[in-house]
Amino acid sequence: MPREYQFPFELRHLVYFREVARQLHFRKAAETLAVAQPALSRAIAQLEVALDADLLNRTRRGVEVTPAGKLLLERIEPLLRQLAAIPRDLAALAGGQIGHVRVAFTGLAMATVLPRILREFHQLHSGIKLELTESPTSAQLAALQAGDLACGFFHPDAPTPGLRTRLLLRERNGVLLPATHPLNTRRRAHAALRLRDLAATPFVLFPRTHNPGFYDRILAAFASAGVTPRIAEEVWPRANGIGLVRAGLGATFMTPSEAQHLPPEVTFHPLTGPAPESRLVLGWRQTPAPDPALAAFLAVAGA
Amino acid sequence: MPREYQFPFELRHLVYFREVARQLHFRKAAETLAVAQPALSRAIAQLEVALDADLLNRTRRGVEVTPAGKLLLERIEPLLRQLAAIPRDLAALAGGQIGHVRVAFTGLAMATVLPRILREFHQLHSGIKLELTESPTSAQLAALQAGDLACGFFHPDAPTPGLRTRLLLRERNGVLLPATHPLNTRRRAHAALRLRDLAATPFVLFPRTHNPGFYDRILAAFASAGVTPRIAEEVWPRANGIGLVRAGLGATFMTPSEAQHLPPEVTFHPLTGPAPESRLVLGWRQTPAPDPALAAFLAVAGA
DNA sequence: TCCCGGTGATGCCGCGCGAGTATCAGTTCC
DNA sequence: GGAACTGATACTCGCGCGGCATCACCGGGA
Repeated sequence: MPREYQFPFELRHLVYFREVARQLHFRKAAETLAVAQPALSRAIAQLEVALDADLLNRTRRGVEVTPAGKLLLERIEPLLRQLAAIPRDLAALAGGQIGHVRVAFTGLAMATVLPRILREFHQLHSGIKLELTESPTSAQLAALQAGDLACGFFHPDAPTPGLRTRLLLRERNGVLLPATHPLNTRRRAHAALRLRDLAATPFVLFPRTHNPGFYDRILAAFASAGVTPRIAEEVWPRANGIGLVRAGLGATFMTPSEAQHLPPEVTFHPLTGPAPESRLVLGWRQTPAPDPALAAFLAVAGA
Repeated sequence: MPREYQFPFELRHLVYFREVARQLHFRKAAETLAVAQPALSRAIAQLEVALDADLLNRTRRGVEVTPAGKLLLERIEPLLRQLAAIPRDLAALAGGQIGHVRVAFTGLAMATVLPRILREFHQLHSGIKLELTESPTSAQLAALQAGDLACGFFHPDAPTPGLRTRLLLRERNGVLLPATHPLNTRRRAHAALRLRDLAATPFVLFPRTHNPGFYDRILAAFASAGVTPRIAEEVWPRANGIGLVRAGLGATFMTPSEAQHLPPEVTFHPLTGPAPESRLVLGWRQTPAPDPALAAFLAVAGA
C-alpha cells in the first residue's frame, strides 16, 4: 500500500515565507534570500495554495501577516532553527565533539584504571556520552563481535580474532583475607603468604563461564602449589565477591593495584610461589575503524 | 547583506531517508514512497553529500544505519511529524476549531452579560482561547480601528464608523450609595430617589476621557435635575469605583442589572426623573469579515 | 558449477518547474 | 501629474528530478 503522501510544500517555501513575514517586504526579503522578487511572490502564492490559507495580506501600505500566517510562523520558526542545527550536529559527530560510546568493564578495571580515564575523558570530551556497563570478559567478547559494544576492559585468555587490544595491567595476584582469618592473627597481617598456606581456606571466585581460561589458570596455580582449592562461592559482579570476604566467608584473589583502596575488615597479602596472573586489556573491533568518539576514548584510555 | 544560506537539503530528502531507514530496503521504500528506486538512491546520495556524512551502510546483506544516520533520524523524526501537523492545524484554524480572540470589556459587561457568554463559549469552543482585557470605551474604539482588538463590549455614545455593533443592554441608571449615607437611614434603604436629592452627595465617576459622550450626558442629567454635581473621584477600573462607594467616599451610578450582585455595605436605589442611560454594545470591525474564531464568539455573545 | 533472483548504483533522456528578466497594475508621495 | 514605490504577471530558459533500462555484485539452489 503506497503512502504517496509527501509534504505539500518544501523547505524553500517555509524559509521564504519566514523571511517575508520578518521583513514584511517582498523585495527586501528577496534580496536577503538572494532570489528575484517574482520567484518569492510565486513561492508564497504556492504555499498559500498548498495550505489552503491566506498567509499574508498584501495591502497598499505594506504586507501584514494574517492569523493563519502567524500560526504557521509560530510553528515553523523552531522547526527551521532545529533543522539548521542538524548539519552542525553531524559535523560535531564527525569531529568527535559529540557522540556516545558503549564501554564495558570488569570489576578490576573499575578498581584500577577506569576512574582516572573517566575523569580525564569527561574533562576533554564533555559532549561525548559514555554508556558504561560492568560485564564479564566472555560477554564482552561476544558483544564486541556482535557490534553491540564499542570497546571493553576485560581479561583475555586466548587470542581475540578481529579485535585490537592494548595491555593496561599485568600483575600477579595476591589474596584478600577477612580480618578474622586465622592467618591474620599474631602480627602477620599484610605479610606475604604462599598458596599452600591457604589449603583450608574457602575461596570466592567468579563463575567459570565468565572467563574459563583465567578460571582454569587459577585452578592450575592451586595444583602446582599442591593444593586442592575449596571454592566457597562463585559470585558476580566483583564487588559482591569482596563483600563476601568482608563478611568472613572466605578469601579471594586480588592484584596489588586493586588493593590500593581496601574496604575495612579485610587484609591484602602478596603471594610467593605459584600465583595466578591477571591481565587487563582494552579491546575494540579492528573493523570498522573507530569512529571519532571511540577514537577519542581510546586515546584517553592509553590505547 | 544577503544571507544566501538555504538548507543544503529539502524535505524530500529527509522523508526519503526516513523511509529507507525504516524499511532498510531501497526498493520497498521506493514503492512506499511511490517513486522509482533510482530516484531514491540518488536522493539519499545527495543528502549524504549535502551533510558530508555517511548515513547508510549498503552491505551485501542489507542496509544499515550508521551512527550519523541514527543521529539524523532522531532529529528529523519529530520535526517531520510536527511539519505534517501544520496543514491540519491551519485547517482547524480556518474551521474555527482553534484560534484566539482578543476581547475587551468594561466593568458593566463583566458585571452583567460576560460571565454567561464566557461559560457558554468555553463549553462550545474549548480550542479557542480568549484574551480578555478590561478597557475603557475610548481605548476599545481606538484598538478596534487599529486592528489590535477583535471585538469589545463598550458603551457607545456616537456613531462608530467602520464598526458593526449589537445592543446588549439599555438601562436607566440608578445610584449606589454607601450604607452609611444619610438617605439610607430610616428604612429608606433601596427606595427610589431623585437626582436632586443627591445634590450634597459626592459622586465617583470614571475619567472623562474614557467616554466623553457618556460623561457629558451624566452631567446633563444633573443639570436637568437642577443640580451641580460634586465629583469626588474619577476612578478606573469600575471595581475600584464601587470600592470607594463601599468605603463611604461617595455615590456612583449603576444599572439595575449590575446591581444584581451587590457587595455588602452598599445599597442600590432606582432613580425617578432625570437619569443617565447606559447602553452596552458588542462591537467589531466591519472589514475584514470576522475570522471563524471571532464569528464563533460573536454567535455565542448574541451578535 | 552455473544460473537465477535480488540487492543498490549508474547512464541516459525527457520534461516539469524553478528562477530570472521584463513588464504591468496600483499607490503614495512630491 | 509624474516619479518611485509596492507586489503580481508573462514569458523564456535551463537545471534537476524522476523515469526506464541496465549494470555490478552477491547469495542460494538445482
